[in-house]
Amino acid sequence: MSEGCVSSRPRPRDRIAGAARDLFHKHGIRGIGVDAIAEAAGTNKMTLYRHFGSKDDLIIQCLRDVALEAEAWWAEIESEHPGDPLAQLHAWVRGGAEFVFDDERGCDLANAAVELAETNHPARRVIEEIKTEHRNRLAKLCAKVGIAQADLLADTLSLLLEGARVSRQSVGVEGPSAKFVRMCEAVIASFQNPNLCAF
Amino acid sequence: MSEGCVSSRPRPRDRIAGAARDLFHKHGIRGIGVDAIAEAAGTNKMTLYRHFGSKDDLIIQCLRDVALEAEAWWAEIESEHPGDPLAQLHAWVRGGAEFVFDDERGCDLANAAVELAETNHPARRVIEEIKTEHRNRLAKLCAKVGIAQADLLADTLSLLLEGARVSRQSVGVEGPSAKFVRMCEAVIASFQNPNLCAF
DNA sequence: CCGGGTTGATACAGATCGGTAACATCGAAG
DNA sequence: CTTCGATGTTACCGATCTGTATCAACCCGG
Repeated sequence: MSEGCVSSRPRPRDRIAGAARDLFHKHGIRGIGVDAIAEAAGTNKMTLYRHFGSKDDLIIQCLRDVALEAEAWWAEIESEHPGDPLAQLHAWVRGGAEFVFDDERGCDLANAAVELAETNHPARRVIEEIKTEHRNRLAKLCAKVGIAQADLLADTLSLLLEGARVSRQSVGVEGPSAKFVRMCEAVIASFQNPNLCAF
Repeated sequence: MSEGCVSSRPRPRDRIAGAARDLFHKHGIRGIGVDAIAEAAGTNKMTLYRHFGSKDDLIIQCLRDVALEAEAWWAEIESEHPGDPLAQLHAWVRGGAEFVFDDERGCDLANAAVELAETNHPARRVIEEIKTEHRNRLAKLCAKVGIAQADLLADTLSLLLEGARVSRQSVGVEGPSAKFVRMCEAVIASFQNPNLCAF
């Protein structure tokens, strides 16, 4: 297999997937056509359809790539604070804040669920699967921290992040999302004091 | 003006606006066409375009109608617990839970912001305006309750609701959204005890 | 050099979309 | 009854969309 060439142009398939992710993210799934994706990838529609049988297939591939990137993010968090779950949890908050503030278009998975309203759309299973895994991972981290109600803390943080990313699209960065970090830290601190915790 | 007839069929304009809200909500703004809206309203596309100059105009009208319904919701909350801000706040939480659990498609305003990705789309100004007013209203209520950090509590509750409604679309009702009420109540209780409050 | 898989280019099909023109019809007010 | 505005009907335009067919060019291993 062509493993030797390193600095060359990626193969059409990867260029297409990359361009699709970028354009889906910027304009929304229904806001961009396969023609524009192929052109942005420096190829044409025919090649796109030779690698991905349909636009839906391409969408699903992009969502899976999002999941891969999220896994890399988790790995980065763990490698930066090895054996220190609490530091990892705070790194999760800081990383989430970067998502909120450095990107005005929110979460691709959540956006896709909004755009693909049909409950039978094949992408919906993928979205739910990825989001659920993300949730479980956060809950496991909270448990490692020693939080008594780890699942509840994980779900609270999940909703805060999800809400911050979607609120930023409607109200802007100056809206409720601005205080995302502060809220998360307070919630974590609250869960760490079981005696005083109101949850 | 025709104020007398009460039990008759609404005029085409209102039927169109109602059908549009329903179909936009179910299928998304980009997922439904003006033809289908006109047909669902028991009229035709020509009449639609005589009342609303464009699909964008119709979208904006629907968003404004959403705002009207939200105002009615606020009025209901206040009328059910007159002079009791804390009860009103708890009623807000229960009402928000109804939005989360009784409707699988989330907030029309947030969804529209996701679907209309172009930052210059005329609907975006409307969305931001309505969401901001909603936020201010909740903050004012928190202040009336006597919360010290009223704005922060309002923003936290806002993010929890926004997150719960969007998370429900990706992960389902069994996901993090399931504990929405519990989270809100705990956050409120936490803010009511300034000494113990971690926020 | 040769042969086969990959890619590029172009044209097209079929459907749907937002939006408009033209004309028939109806209903109520005068 | 007549008149006029609101509505219904039909056909259409141009653009865009997903997806395909066809054929030429290319690159790389043998």
